Amino acid sequence: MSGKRSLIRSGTTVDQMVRAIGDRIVTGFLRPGEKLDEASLAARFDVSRTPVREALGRLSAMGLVERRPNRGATVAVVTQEHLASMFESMAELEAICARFSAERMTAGERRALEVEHQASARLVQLAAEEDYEYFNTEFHTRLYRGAHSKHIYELTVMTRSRLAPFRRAQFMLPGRLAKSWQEHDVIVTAIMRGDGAAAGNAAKDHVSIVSEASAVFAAVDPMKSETDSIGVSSYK
Amino acid sequence: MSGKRSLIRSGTTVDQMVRAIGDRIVTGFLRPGEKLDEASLAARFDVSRTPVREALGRLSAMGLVERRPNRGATVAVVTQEHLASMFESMAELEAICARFSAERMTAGERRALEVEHQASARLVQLAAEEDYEYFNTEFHTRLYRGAHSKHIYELTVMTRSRLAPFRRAQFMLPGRLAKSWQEHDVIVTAIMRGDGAAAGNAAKDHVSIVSEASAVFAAVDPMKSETDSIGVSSYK
DNA sequence: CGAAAGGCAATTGCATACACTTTTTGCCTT
DNA sequence: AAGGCAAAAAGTGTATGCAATTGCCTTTCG
Repeated sequence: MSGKRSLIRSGTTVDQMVRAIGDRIVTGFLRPGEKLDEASLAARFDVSRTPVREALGRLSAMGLVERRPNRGATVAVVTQEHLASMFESMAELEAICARFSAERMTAGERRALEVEHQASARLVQLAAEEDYEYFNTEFHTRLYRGAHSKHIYELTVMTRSRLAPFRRAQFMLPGRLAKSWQEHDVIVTAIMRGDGAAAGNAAKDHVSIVSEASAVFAAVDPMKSETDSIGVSSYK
Repeated sequence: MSGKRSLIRSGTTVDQMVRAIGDRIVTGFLRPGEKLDEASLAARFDVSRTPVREALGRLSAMGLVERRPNRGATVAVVTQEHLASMFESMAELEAICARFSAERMTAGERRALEVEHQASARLVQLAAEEDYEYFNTEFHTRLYRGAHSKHIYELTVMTRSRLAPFRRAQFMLPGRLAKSWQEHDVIVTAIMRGDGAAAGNAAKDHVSIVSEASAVFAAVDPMKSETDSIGVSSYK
C-alpha cells in the first residue's frame, strides 16, 4: 500500500480497525447481514488484510460480526428473540449490580451516586437529552462498579455494549427523561438504605421499561419485513 | 516449515491452536504469568506465526491469556479477588438459569433433566468420579439451555469455561459426590414443581459450595506464596 | 561506583505472497 | 430450455519477510 495511516488516531492499527469497523456497525452505517470483505476493508482503511482479519476476529468475539470458516465475515444479525434475550440478561445483570451496590458500596461511592443523581435532575428540567444520556451512562456505570465484582462488571459492560445500538432512541420518547429519573430515584433510595432486594427489583424494572421502549422502535423498523430480524440500522 | 500438521485433529489450524494452547493452560501445563512466545509456539506446533497470533487473540478474548501491545502474550494471572468474583458471578448466573428453567422448561426438557439426574445416582454409588463429572457438566448445561435465553446461555458458558481450571478438583474432596447429587436433587425438585425462586436459591447455594471447595485447593496452592495470585496450575 | 544514555538483540506488528476453499459463470448434455 | 458439471474467479487461510518497538546490555559521564 502507498499512503500513510497518519490521519487515524493512536494505538495499534488493529485497535483503530476495531473502533472504525465497530463504530460503523453500531451507528448503522454497515447494515446487519452485510458482507465484510477483507480486501475491501483493507483498501478502504489503507492497511493490509492482516490487521483487518485480527479486527474482525475481535469484533466476532464481541458479537458484532459473525464469522464462518472459509466463508468470510458478516455484520451480526440480531433476531428479535436474541434481542429480547439480551435485554432480559441486561435486566438481570443490572439487578445484581444494584443489589450488590446496596450491600457493598463505600460511603464515598454512595455519596457520589446521590450527588450526581440529584444534579441530573436539572437536565430533566432542561430537557437536555444529550447531556442526560451521558449522565445516564455514568449513573449505570457507577452501579456496575459499586458491585465490587470485576467479573460481574465485565459481563455487564459487555452486554451493555452489545445493546448500545438499540438503546439510542429510548430518550426520544416523550416524557421518558422524567420517568427515567424517577426510576433512578427509586434505585438510589434503595441503595442508600442498603436494601439490596429493593434496589435489584427497581433496577430490573428500570431496564425492562427501557427494553419495552426500544421494542417500540424495533417494531417500526423498516428493515424488519425484509429479514424478520432487527439490525443495528434501526435508528438511521 | 517442513512437516505436515496431519496428526492434529480437523478444523482450521487456528481452531486447533486455540484448543491446543487452551488445553495446556487449562490443564496447568502452561503456568500463569508464563510468557507465550509466538515463534516458539509456532515452532512447537509446526505452523507459522499467523495462526498462532490469531489463536492468542481468541484466547485473550476468552480471558485465558493477557496481551499487551508490543509486549507479547502471557498466560492470564487470576488474582484471588478475581477468582472469587468469577465464582460469585457463576453463582448468580446459575441461579438465573435455574429460576428461568423452573419457569420455562418444556415438559420434554423437564423429563430429560429428571431422568438423567436419577440415572446419575448410580455413579455416586459407584464412586465414579470421572463419569460423574461428565454428567455434572451435562446437568448444568441442561439448566443453561432450559433458561431459553441465548444471551444468558452465552454468558454462563463463558464464565464456566473461565472457571474450568479451578473446578477440576472439586470431586476429589471426600463425600463431595453424594453432596453434589443431593444439591442437584433440590434444584431438580424445585424445577419440577415450577418454583423459580427455590430453584434459583438452590443453584446459588450449590455453586457457592463448589466455590468454597475450590477455595480449599486454591489455599494450598504452592504458587500462591510466589505471586499472591492463583493460577491454573493449582491442580497439577 | 552508580546512574543514565545509547546501541544491539529479540520479539511483535504489519505487509505481501502463496495455497486452498468456495462460489459463480458458462458451456455442454439431456 | 433446463439442469448439471467444470473451470475460472473471487475470497479466505496460512506462510514468510520486513519494519518498528521493546528490553537489555554496554559504555560513558558525573
